[in-house]
Amino acid sequence: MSGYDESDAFEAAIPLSQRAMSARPAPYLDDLNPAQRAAVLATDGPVLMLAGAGTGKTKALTSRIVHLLMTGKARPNEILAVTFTNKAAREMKERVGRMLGAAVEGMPWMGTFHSISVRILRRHAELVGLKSNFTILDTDDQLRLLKQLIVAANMDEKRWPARQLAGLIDHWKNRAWTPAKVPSSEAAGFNNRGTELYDRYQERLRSLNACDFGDLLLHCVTIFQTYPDILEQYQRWLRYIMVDEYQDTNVAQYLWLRLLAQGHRNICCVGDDDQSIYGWRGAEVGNILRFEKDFPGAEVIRLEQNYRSTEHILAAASGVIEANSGRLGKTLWTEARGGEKVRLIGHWDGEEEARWIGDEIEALQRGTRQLAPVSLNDQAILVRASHQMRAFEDRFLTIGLPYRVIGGPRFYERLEIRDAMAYFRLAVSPDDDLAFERVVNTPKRGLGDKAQQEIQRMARSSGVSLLEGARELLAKGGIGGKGAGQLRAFVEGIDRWHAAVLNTRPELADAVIEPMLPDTAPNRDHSHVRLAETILEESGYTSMWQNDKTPEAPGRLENLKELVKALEQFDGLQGFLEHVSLIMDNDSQDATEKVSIMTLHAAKGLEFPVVFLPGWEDGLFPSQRSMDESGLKGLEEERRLAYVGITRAETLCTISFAANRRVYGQWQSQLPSRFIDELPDRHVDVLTPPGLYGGGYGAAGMGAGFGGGSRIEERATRADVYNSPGWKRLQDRSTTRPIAQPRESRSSVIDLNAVARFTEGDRVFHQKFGYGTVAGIEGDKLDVDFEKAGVKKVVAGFVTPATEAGDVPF
DNA sequence: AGTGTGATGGTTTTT
DNA sequence: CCATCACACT
Repeated sequence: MSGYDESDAFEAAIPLSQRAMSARPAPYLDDLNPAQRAAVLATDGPVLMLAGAGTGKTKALTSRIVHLLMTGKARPNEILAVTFTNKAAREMKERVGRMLGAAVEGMPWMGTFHSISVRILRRHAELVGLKSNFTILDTDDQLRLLKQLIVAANMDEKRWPARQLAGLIDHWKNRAWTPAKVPSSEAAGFNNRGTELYDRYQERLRSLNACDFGDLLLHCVTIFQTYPDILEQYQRWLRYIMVDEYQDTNVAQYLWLRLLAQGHRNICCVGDDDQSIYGWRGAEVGNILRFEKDFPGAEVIRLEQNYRSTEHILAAASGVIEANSGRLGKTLWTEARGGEKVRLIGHWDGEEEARWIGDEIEALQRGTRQLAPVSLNDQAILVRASHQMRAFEDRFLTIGLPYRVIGGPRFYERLEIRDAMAYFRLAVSPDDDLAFERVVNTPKRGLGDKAQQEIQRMARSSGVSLLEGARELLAKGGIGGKGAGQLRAFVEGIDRWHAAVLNTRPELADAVIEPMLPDTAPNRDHSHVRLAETILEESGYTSMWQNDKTPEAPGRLENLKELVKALEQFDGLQGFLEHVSLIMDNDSQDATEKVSIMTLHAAKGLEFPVVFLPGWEDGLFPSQRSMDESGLKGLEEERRLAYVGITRAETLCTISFAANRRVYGQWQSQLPSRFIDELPDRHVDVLTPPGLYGGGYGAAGMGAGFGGGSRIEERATRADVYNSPGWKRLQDRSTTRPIAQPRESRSSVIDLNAVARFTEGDRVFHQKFGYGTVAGIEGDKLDVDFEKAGVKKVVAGFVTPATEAGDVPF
């Protein structure tokens, strides 16, 4: 089945006009720095582009593509440019298009690993036991399937949750292990039945003519490895290969790339080992670290000039990342001078931290300081774990500060969207059992577990799909009175919709659906849009939500409307289904400006003038779990996360931590993150809430200053803080109010020099834990045996010496 | 078939 | 503490 006709997708590519090539020598080279230019010009042979944060990586990459096209080294259809996210792919496309001054109509091989794999797989599906119109399972379908298998295997689905199995299988697929290839050392997982279930799962997928995300890559690799002639074709066609975010590739992706690159060996991998933060989902930093071994003679080009951040921000980031071992090594530098140092501030607890940051954001927005007003759109809060967002959301809601959370549930992951999609899937391929299962009783049709089991049984015994099973069941009268009518209506509905789909797109009658080119001309008559509406109407799905009086119902209807609207850009329902998971972005661009709240992971690749990095506390960041599970490797990945966080900031970066945080409902004393100790002194401003008691500092033991790592403690004496330029500047600028307005004042001020004052046996007082005795001293941290709370490790700055009278010193 | 209750466990996430 | 989910109840 090697009958790939070279003339279809490839010919669709429109070669660049000769005019464009001869216009000017190479304007795209003009505004590149030497390293970038080298990366652009090193077209042949393997190249590793080590591009630090903010060094113009995308610019170099896109210029490289433009260069290849303009010099005629490659036609648009001969360049394979792979990214991880659709967003990145889209951006690359747009930028290349802009540079060329024309739409990049024909770069069929620019996309994500997954979308390109789908394209390839559709061609050769039969080689791995699929039909070319296979469906791609989402996580939900996948879990349901696995659960069925677990139950079928007579296992307790509680002790052996589908989620875990899904994770295991995903892990294996990331390593490009088919069931047969899973090493025996790994097979012990999941009650010793992991591989067995994996095998059954694959079997089931095949019978469903379906694939999960991991399969897209894995099947391609299998095909390449098994059919050298097919691999050769691709190797021949794809003369130039470029990979973005190479540090994030997993083994399967690595194999995929290596196989394809073995032809011309013109592979350019762009990445930054310091920004590898996806080890936990299978990314192998090793891929980038051993690039030169994999591709002997590789040219390594370092992009180190940063155009994004101030020198202080860069220095702070560098200071942190230097603590990692085994780096390829790279030092960011900038021509920019000056700017504010990275600010560091400690808070009493998480709420206080959120309050302070909220105030700070508002102050920056108003421009109360000499700084020009900063739009909310230009400010972001980057957290380690999404549950940290809550404190900010709560706070911002109460003060009416508009915010947006990035990276919430995706549009197409929402319940109503997936339900609607299941209906569309049934209309396109009525035998889609997973879709059938999903919506057969949504809206409620009186078809509960019992009825569904009957359908399942019938279908299985006749070896047909659920829809056909249901039909048979109806014919035989094997179903009770009330459900029968409803089921009949459902079945007839599917028939009707399917007929309508065929009518709209007659070519669908063929078993083989040609892969769509991304930019196919939209279907002008919009008949499929009307059909979609009809389906949702007739199925009763729309009215289900109309009759729903829960507060989220209107939003869901809104989303459905959006879904239907999105259809307009497509040629037909099936094209939509194919691409929906690829294009649907929830980038609802709102006109109102908003602060962004997101995880550090979600922030990779983004930049903001003002960045807040809260929650730098050991256990939270670095995450305890990472360290427990992956030891030093985990810690180093956390550190890279810190590096990513800091380097998101352009002009102002504020790191903060809280002394107390509620973790699972329990108040916990927190220690400042070890990463704080790694921030280089010279580039950090230790901020101090001005405090109501600047004067009473010593006596009260709760004056200005705050706890930090030991090094901070040494440098940030009160005098240092108050005399620091940053502090003075802030004071001078504080026309309306000081930098922080401590509302729960006394608790918000923490002493940094406190440790020196304590010795073992001292009686101390802690705001949240009450009275206790110092049991041990470790750097700036004290072990305190609290009367009520037991032994806790606390930062010295957060406790005060208890007076003889035992009174609270305020 | 739909609602209520107790047990459970609880980073990071794209495709 | 709080969300989620399986199970049991009506």
